[in-house]
Amino acid sequence: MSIQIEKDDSRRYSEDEVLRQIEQAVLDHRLPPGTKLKEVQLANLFGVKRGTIRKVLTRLAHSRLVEQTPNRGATVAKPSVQEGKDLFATRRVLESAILDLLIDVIDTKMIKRLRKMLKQEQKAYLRSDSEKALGLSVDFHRQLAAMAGNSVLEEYLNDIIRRTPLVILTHLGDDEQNRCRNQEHEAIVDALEKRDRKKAIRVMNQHLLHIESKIREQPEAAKTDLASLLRPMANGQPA
Amino acid sequence: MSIQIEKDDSRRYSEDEVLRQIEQAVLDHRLPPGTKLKEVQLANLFGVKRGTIRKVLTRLAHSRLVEQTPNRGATVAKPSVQEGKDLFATRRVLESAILDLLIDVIDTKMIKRLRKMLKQEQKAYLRSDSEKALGLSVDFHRQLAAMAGNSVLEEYLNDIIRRTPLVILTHLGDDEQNRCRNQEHEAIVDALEKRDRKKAIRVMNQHLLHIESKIREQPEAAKTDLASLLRPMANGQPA
DNA sequence: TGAGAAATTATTGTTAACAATTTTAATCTC
DNA sequence: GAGATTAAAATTGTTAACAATAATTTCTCA
Repeated sequence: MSIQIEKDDSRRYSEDEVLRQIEQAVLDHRLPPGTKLKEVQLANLFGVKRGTIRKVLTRLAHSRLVEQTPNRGATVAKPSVQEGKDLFATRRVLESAILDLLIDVIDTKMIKRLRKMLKQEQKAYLRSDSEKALGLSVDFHRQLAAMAGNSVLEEYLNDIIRRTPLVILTHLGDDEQNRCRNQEHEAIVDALEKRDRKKAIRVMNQHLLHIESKIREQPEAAKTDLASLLRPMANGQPA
Repeated sequence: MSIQIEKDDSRRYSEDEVLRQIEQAVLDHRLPPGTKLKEVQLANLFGVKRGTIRKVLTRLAHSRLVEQTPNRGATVAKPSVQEGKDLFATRRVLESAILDLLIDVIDTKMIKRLRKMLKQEQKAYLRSDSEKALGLSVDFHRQLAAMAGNSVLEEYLNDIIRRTPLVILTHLGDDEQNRCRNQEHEAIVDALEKRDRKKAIRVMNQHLLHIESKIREQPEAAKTDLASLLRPMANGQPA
């Protein structure tokens, strides 16, 4: 029942900080899709007024991280299978474009920076700190986007990155199997270093397809279907 | 001084309708970048409460159509030259991806639909109805996105389309020269019909680059520079 | 004049109280 | 005790009044 969000009792958060905290919670897989987000609960949690939470929820809804239904409040979004597939397909487009730009501007300093990040990621992975590893893996993709030097492309990729965990958790589950593979990240940096455009893009696409291909309708305990199946329901509808 | 926005005196607009009206005004080049958006003024104009306008402005700011500065209100966004370039570069990426998908699914019915739209566009253009022509030109790009069948890609392209007029008006001016050329739209449909992927994408890129290449820092009447140049200002600053 | 201070007005930001709605719980009926 | 009915509680939605800030005007005095 208790949503795990960082809470420093003494501090008062600003609207933007609250927003970022919630986004981060989604990124960290701490806030599962479908979770009810009650206004007063969140207001107390962050020590802000309800109006602040209200605005934050509206903003989050706008970037499709939460779903709002009139008079029924907000929940963490649960993307459909189709939306999940579309999201990943679009992500491939953007990440490819980013590598395409990056190849032309990357220098040894950037390579070094990326290698360093990979090492950290690897370390976190080896000591089974999967929370840290997940964060660093996300940072890797973000870093590529930042280095490519197109702010709009970066903005849209960040948008997609924030939405990705919802797709994974909804349709694949919170499993190590469904995360970025460190070795593939390395292969991307290798290709970048050699300025092998085709290969960098190919590896990135495989990397994403590896997760993407597993997205499909899950059984999910038959949901409401069971109820409707068990109900005999004569022939006409009872007026 | 009077911003031209559709106003039906008898009607009360919903939040979403107000949002759409403003977005449409930007698309139609009726709302120039830098325009101050005062809350009470807009509230009266649409016959809604100030709170509604407030939410709309926040949402518009989130999609970068307006800029908000604390305590100083909102203005229609004025993208920088760099942002304009990045926006167009990203637009090329998305429109290319859309055509790439579309080639695989397009059928004669869709082609027919597109041809019909082109004819209308052409007609509006010939009778010098440039407002209508502009709208239909936007619709063409939107239609391609919708037909490609990827909702996320479509969503992001629509985002970019909404922001494009701000770039054009800020850095190119409201000139026929800076609009889509009907004949290029036709060439795209021709290539689609022949399922010539490479050509469709090439024409689209040229089409966009045609406008994009003109984006550069404008002189813009020297702005405040003039004042600072004319002021003699002895040597030390007057304490 | 006109530079600067003070007062006025306009505009944005915040809040708490209330209204409307939905959800939950309790009660009733058969 | 299942199912419907009503009552209570919880939750979301709206509003108007007030506070804080910025922009404008007026005033003052050299």
